[in-house]
Parts: sequence; C-alpha cells; structure tokens
Amino acid sequence: MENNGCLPCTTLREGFPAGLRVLVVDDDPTWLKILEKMLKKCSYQVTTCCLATEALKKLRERKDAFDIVISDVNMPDMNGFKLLEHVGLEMDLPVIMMSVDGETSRVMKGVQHGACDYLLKPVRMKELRNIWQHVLRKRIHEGREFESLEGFDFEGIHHFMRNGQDQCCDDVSLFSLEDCISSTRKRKDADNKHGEREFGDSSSTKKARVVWSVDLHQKFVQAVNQIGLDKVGPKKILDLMNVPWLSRENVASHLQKYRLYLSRLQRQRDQKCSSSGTKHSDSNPKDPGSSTLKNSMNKQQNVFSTDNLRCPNNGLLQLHEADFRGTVSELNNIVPGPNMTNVSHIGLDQTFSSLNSEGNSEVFDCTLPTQYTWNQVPQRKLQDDPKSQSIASMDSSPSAASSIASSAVENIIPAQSKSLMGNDLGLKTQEFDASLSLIPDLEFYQQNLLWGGEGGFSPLDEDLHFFLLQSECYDDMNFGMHNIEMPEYYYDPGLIADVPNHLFYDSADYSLVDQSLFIA
DNA sequence: TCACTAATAT
DNA sequence: CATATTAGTG
Repeated sequence: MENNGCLPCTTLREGFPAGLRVLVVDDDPTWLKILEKMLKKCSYQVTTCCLATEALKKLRERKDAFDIVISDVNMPDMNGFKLLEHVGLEMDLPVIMMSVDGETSRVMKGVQHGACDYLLKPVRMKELRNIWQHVLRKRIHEGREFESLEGFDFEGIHHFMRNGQDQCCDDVSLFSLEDCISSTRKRKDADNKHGEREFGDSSSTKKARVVWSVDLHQKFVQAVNQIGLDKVGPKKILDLMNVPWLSRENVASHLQKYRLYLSRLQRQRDQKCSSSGTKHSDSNPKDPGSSTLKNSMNKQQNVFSTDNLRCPNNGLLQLHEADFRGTVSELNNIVPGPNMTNVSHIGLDQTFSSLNSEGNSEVFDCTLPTQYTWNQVPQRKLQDDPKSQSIASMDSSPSAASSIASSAVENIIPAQSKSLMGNDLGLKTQEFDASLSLIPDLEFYQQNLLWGGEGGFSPLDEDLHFFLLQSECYDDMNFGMHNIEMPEYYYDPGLIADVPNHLFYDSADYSLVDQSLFIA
C-alpha cells in the first residue's frame, strides 16, 4: 500500500518533507538553477529538466520516481499546460505551475488543468518550502495511508517551516491540512516545544540566523529608500526586498537596529558637525579606531558613504576601497545603465526622505538575472567624503587605485579578512557601529566586500547579486572563480549568498565580468 | 487578526 | 555585539 504507486511513502514516513523528490521543468536554465538551489535548500531531492518533453519522458520512465512536479508554463517544446495534463493523467502527481506573469486567466487555466498550485516568479523560498503539502494533500484525498500519516512528523514539518520562517500565509493551508488530518498531534504540541534541531537533512541546516550581509543590507536600504523612511515597516521592506527566505521578523529586527543606527548617527551629526575634520589622515589610519570612524561619520552626512569608510586601518583596506571604487565605476560605465550618474550619491538625508528619484517602481525583480537592472536601482553611492577618510584618498586618486585594485584586490581581500579576524576586530566593531549601514562584519568584508566600501551601494550590487544569488547559476559562468574562501561563516540562510563573493574576488576583472554578465 | 516596535533574550 | 523572540499596542 504505501509504497506503490506514485508516492512512496517513504517520503512521508521519514517524517519530513525532506527528501521530497521534485522534478523541476523550465526551459530557462537560469531558473532551473535557481529553483534547484532553493529546493535543495529545503532538503528536497531535485531533478531538473529544461524540456517538457524530456520531463515527461523521465516521468514515464519511472512513474514513482517523483513526488511532485514544478513546471514553468511557457516552454518551447511543450506548453506547460500540456505537460500538466499528461502528468495528471498518466502519473497523477501533483503539479505546480509557475510563470512570470500572474495573469488571472492563465493561473486559472493552470488550476483548471489540474495544477495544485501556481507560483509566480520569482518564486519565494517560502513557497517552495511548502510544496510538500500538495503531496500530502493529494494522498489524503486519495484516501491512502492515513495511517502512515499518523506517524508523520508534523513536528518536524513545523520546525521545518518555522525555520524557514514562513509563518504567514502559506502556512495556513498547512495548518488546516494538519488539522484535518491529525487529530492526533496537535500543532500546539509541536509548537510548544521543540527545541529541536533541524531535520537531519543532509545539509544539516543550521540555525539559520540571518546574516545581514552587505547585499542584504543594501537591499534593505534600498527598500527603505523607496518606501520612505517615514512609511517604512518591516512588511513593506520585506516585500520590496524580495528575498525569499527572509521573514518579516528578520526585517523588523534589522530595521530596529537600523533605526538605532540612524538615530545615533543623527545625534552625532547634530552634536558636532564641526569636526570638519578637515584633516584626516588620509592614510594613516592607524587606529581604526574609533576616532577615525567617528569623525568621518560626523563629517558628512552621508551615512552611507561614511559607512563605507569604515575601514579599519590597514592600508589594505584602503586599497580595497580604492580598488573597488575604481572597479565599480568601471562597471558602471560598462553597464548600460541609464542612471549611473545619478547614482552617485544620495546621502543619508535622502535616505531618510526617501529617494526615489528614479522612480523605479519596479523593484528589482530578480526574475531575470540576465537583465541587468541596476539602472533601476536608486542608488547611492558612496563617495564622498574624501576628507576624512584615509580611504577618501581613494576618491581622489582613482586612477591609481583602480589600477592597483584590479590586481591587488584579490590579494588584498584575503589578507584583509585575515587581519580582521585575527585582529579581533576592533575594527569591525567600530566600523560597524559607525556604519550600520554596511558591513557589519567580517563577513561583510568577505562577502561583499566592498561594494560597500564604495559607497556603499553599488548599483550593481543589487542586481548582480541578486541575480547571482538567485541563481548560482552563474556558477557555470563563473567568472572565473569560485569561492575562494568563504566559508563557513558565511553560510547563508538563503541560498543566495555566496555568489557575491565570487564577484568580488574576481574583481580583478570586473570588466570582464560585466561584460559577460550583462552585456550580450 | 495583523503589523509594528520596544524590550528583552540568546 | 547582532540577531531573535517576546510582549504590549494600535
């Protein structure tokens, strides 16, 4: 009974949705990669296919090799709906359709054709996490194996979900489902206690503490800017950020911190402005310290820029920044973006006010990585404040910097990180405080290193990352390298994370990168 | 009920 | 410290 047919009960038996066998069909390799990544993050077993026909073939070969199918609607060889029909008829597996547009008629069509769900791209982690429910539901409906369900580990699922931080909407269905089924186990129980660990899925998921990397923070800031400081709320930000695994709580927490930071900043500013610090040591920052940062901060108002500055002391950093700077700019040039110019700066103030100068209403959609979007992004960049910072120097001497940068970057970075680490980070701290806005940690450095430095926001970043993020697809393309070292610490709750690193590391050739990425 | 956020816990 | 979780409020 349980095991025959379409779904091997094993899946359920194990107690987890983990291991759910998902067949993903999408003609766009990018999406395929993204989805695969995301699904794997959910501890699902993923099989991808870029052709509907191929998918069908696979399904036919082994009817019970999959638990669920996720298919794009638009595919060259076969319409997703067609595939849906076949699957429904032949193997009776739950099928989730997805597409970029959410046109009602289309969604309806999907549903009418038997899709158990219809996802809009970009798909969120949350949505994928919960797909197992369709499998379960189907089984229940078919009346099979309730028994096995009893043993089903709802607790685990809960945890799973919680961990994923989904708590809202989607879960509702889950709950209801659960309720119906399990009179046995009440969610209460599960909720109440479990201090448990993650399911042991292969990838032992860690606790999933969100690390606010530069990227993330940038996204966050961008969202804040778009919304307007006055009107921001975690929810809105979350929506704008469009980061699948992030929860409102995460954002709320960060927002809290951010506000704190802003207020502190504000305070500082007020109190002193004078420090025009005209001086600055340009290059000798020895102290990463405190003072330096502070001054810098004070001076200008641009938080962001300031932040960037935060580099600690070592020349290395400076270089970095410089490098990056150069790099960045280059990128910009390269990139087709329209507003690069604008980009230049937008200070805190603006931040506050909300700058949407650009008016890009569209948030970024990561949907298509390929398309570079930065243009849309309102960014601010850094700049500024040449003065205080040693780093500032970079500003002034871009040329040198850039040149150096390219070659140097790689080296530098690592070094830097090391230093930081070893160093204890006094730096870090300081910096951080100084700039909540960017780079709080080593990690930051490592990861992104620097865009931030730059000013914090590089236009690129967003999109780039995002796209990268979302897809690690680019692994393939990988500009040359793969992560060098970014290891553990930076594990990201979401899938995304690593990518940036590459970029950065690669920095040596941004230009290349760009081109490859964006252009074409 | 939901979202926000200050406070508090980890 | 940074982030998570809680609890009180609207």
